[in-house]
Amino acid sequence: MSSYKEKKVISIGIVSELTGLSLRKIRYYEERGLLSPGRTGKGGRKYSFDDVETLMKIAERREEGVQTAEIKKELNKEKTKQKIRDEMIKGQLNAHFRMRK
Amino acid sequence: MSSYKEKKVISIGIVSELTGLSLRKIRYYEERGLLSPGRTGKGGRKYSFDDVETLMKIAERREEGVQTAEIKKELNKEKTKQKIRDEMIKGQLNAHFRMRK
DNA sequence: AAAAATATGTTATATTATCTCACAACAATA
DNA sequence: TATTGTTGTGAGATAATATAACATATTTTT
Repeated sequence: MSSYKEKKVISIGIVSELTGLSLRKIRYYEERGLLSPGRTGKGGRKYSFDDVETLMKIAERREEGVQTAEIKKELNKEKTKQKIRDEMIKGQLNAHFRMRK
Repeated sequence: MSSYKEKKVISIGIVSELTGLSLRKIRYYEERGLLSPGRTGKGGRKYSFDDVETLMKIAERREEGVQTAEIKKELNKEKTKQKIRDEMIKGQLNAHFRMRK
């Protein structure tokens, strides 16, 4: 089900290196609801590679002057599209196996 | 080239949670040469998902009473096999594109 | 233009995580 | 019995992260 790309295991310092974003920015984008890292028991943030990719998209859009609220909408749209794609694949797989049974 | 599975980004604490192994064990297996995590500038260990998988294999073999020296050999064999597989795939790809050119 | 909101840096203080090293303990082997 | 292998634990030091507050430009709104 959940692949490595989605597993929340990366600490914020590494994410900062990976993306080139400051800790402040990374936390701020979370505050604005553009992503939601997991948390360790004691409160530490944990990110996935998916999160890292999201942050890089955010960085790009920010450089283009787009505000976080707008970026948030864009990300949600993408997420919705991806969800629909996933459903379709699941549907096709189901159909496939129904036929073969 | 290097996929997410190979990227060294996970701290030892998370690896410990993921594998159920104590920090002590994880460091000890490294000392014995069964795996080699990356390092941050300041000396912190960084693991990949591949490393995590390796550690789970190690845990299994240890439960079966196998010593680290033996496990190390086994892992090296696997690594060699994998390398050969990779070479073959690369070779086939090259042949393929030579033909098409 | 004035006021409000955005986005980010910086500083302070506290807590948690990690590092290395050493010593202990026990099991397995030579 | 002496040695080696494996793991736990404790000490002391350093690094990483958390939250919160304040400062400050730069936009956006009113």
